[in-house]
Amino acid sequence: MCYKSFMQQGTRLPTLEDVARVAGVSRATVSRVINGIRNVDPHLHEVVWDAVGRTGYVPNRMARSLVTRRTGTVALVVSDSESHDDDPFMSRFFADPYFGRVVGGLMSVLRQAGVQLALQIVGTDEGRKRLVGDLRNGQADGVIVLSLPAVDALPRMLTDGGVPAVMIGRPTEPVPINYVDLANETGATLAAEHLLARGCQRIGMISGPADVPASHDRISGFRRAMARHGHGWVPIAAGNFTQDSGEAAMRTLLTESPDLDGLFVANDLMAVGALLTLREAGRRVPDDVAIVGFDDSSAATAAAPALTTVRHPLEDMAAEAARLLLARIEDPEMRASSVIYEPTLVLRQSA
Amino acid sequence: MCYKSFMQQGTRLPTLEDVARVAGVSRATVSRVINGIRNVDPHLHEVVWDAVGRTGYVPNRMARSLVTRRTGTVALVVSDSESHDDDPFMSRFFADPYFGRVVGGLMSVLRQAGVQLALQIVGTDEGRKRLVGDLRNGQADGVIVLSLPAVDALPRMLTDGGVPAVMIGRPTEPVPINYVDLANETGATLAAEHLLARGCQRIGMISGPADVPASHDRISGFRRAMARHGHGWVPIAAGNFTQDSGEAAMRTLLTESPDLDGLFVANDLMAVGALLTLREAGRRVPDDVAIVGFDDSSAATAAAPALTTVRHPLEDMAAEAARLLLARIEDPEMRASSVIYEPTLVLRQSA
DNA sequence: TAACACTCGGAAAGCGCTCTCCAAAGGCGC
DNA sequence: GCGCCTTTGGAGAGCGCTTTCCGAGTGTTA
Repeated sequence: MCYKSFMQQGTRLPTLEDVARVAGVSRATVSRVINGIRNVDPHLHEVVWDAVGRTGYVPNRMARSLVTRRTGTVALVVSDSESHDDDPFMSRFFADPYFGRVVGGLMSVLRQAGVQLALQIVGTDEGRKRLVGDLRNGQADGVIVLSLPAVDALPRMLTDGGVPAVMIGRPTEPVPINYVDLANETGATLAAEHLLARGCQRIGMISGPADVPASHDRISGFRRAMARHGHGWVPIAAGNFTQDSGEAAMRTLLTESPDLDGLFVANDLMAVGALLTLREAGRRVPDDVAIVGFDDSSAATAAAPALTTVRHPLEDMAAEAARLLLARIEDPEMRASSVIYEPTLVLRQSA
Repeated sequence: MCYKSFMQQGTRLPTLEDVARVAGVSRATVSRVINGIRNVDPHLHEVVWDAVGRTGYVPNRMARSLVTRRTGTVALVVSDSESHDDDPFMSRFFADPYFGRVVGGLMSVLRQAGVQLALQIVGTDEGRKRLVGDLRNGQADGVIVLSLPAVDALPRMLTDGGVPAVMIGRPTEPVPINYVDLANETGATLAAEHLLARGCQRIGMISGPADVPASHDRISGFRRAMARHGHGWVPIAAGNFTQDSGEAAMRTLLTESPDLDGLFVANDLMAVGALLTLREAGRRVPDDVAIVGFDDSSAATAAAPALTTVRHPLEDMAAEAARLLLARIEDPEMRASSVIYEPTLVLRQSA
């Protein structure tokens, strides 16, 4: 029963039992040593670790989870609406810097905690129900929720089921769930006031879908700020956060309000689209029309001219979400709390 | 024992045992019905499903995995080198469209197969060893490997351990492992010939790190193609696939060869950086210098001018990797195979 | 009607681990 | 030297599920 043999693929892997036999103690003792529980005679301690090394033993997580009810896994669930159940949309979603930034932020925290991230997509209510069932069964210790649809039953189902969960972005309807969010209204205000301060007179906006919270807040924040400065009405065209939709929205905005000289776009990707349309239309940025984007994603610096944009500290937010979740998993009594981040304006060339 | 009670968080979840009791049969029968095994009396079949519905039963995956040795999970492991063990690099990696495209491609296949994806990062040899141990223990049914370092022991460890694995991008050293890859040399050739056909006389290249296979192949392919057309020597500056490094590389290239009129960049992100530097230097693209990028990522269409680029069908490749892995998991006897994709040139404004 | 081949459901043995109980051993004061 | 408390290791009962092995019941044929 040597180390080498355990590295070969055919061989049965060593179990606690095997280690116990090699060390000449009982299973229980090996388990205690490995989990560092109670005082075990230092001598035995050493003997056991030696046996572990010799056998090449690796604890079986499945078996351990079965009894401890802990998996060392956190799920990142992307809750999508049924209408988007087809691939193309999801592909676009994953390719969006948004997704990567969230994953990066989460991993920075989870990795150090030795927790792995499992990706889950649910697109139907059936799927949501199954997911919550699996989660309650201990499939994962907790879940980070990225909710895309305007109305989503998932947050409620999760809290009802007692599943530790943290949302990125607030839920549409009030639900006693942990979440981290950005002060979207403030961000929109920042953009509006910058455009105004710059001397723009006819300012428009390209928004996201009006029914998702983040998007809604950016619209209302922008409207409110503009109104405060005497602009009771502003032209708004809606997109869906993709570059293509930004191009299209810019076209409609341009035909509706040809004299535009300032523009706030609800995310950088759409702003890049707008930039393209504008260039096509022969408008110079920022001279003819000044643009402020939103997110400060990689698209902002890649754009020409580089985008002045509202910084959305997604990585930090995701990291905080992970910390919140870990804390909640540790302490089930923890009450729902939320953390709101303040956006800042990043000045570049576009405005 | 009603449905509602099982949805409350305090309550113990129903087990097979509970369902059996409600249905008035044995655990074994319920298990058979649920897994659709053997002929069970249609009547009982119905009774059991009814009991499942009434109790709100969800099978416990952990317990099931423990005995079936199947988890319904595939791991996406990002194998990084120790030197990059700090967060910043990883964050950048996740934000890169590359990562998102791979995840999107994988999920499109895995999702339909009802398999979940677990994200794992390993940065040390210690970590790699633990990972392989966990994997052999059935932590996941198989693994998709994204290997970043120039020399990486992981592929070998995986095959030695008998862990079903598929790499995205060929391994540095020959290892009997499944992989999907792009004909990088061909891609570079496509770029070189397009630049040449366009009439460029002094063509340079911005490459990635010379020691990683994909990058290496793009360099050698480019060099070879240029040599075939009488350009025995081409100026090359290396970056590391980030936009910043592209800007820097462009600057050095510009000082070394100020008369450049054509440029091949090993990925779009760096091409965008090059574009920025070029603009700063007052060179027009494509009039003064024509640029061909690589990847056809979202950065290519976002750039101004939009990038002519070599299309890297990453989503398709990742999807194929997932299919290959699933097949390998189904059939352990399957021998290592690889699929090489042919790149194509996408014409836009930059060249 | 008896013998046989089938079909179908149940009992029970694990999968690999944790952890509660319990017994044995050692240390202490009186 | 004896009883009592503390430390330490082992036995064993599960965690929730699958699956083999059997026995009972049913239908079929000689």
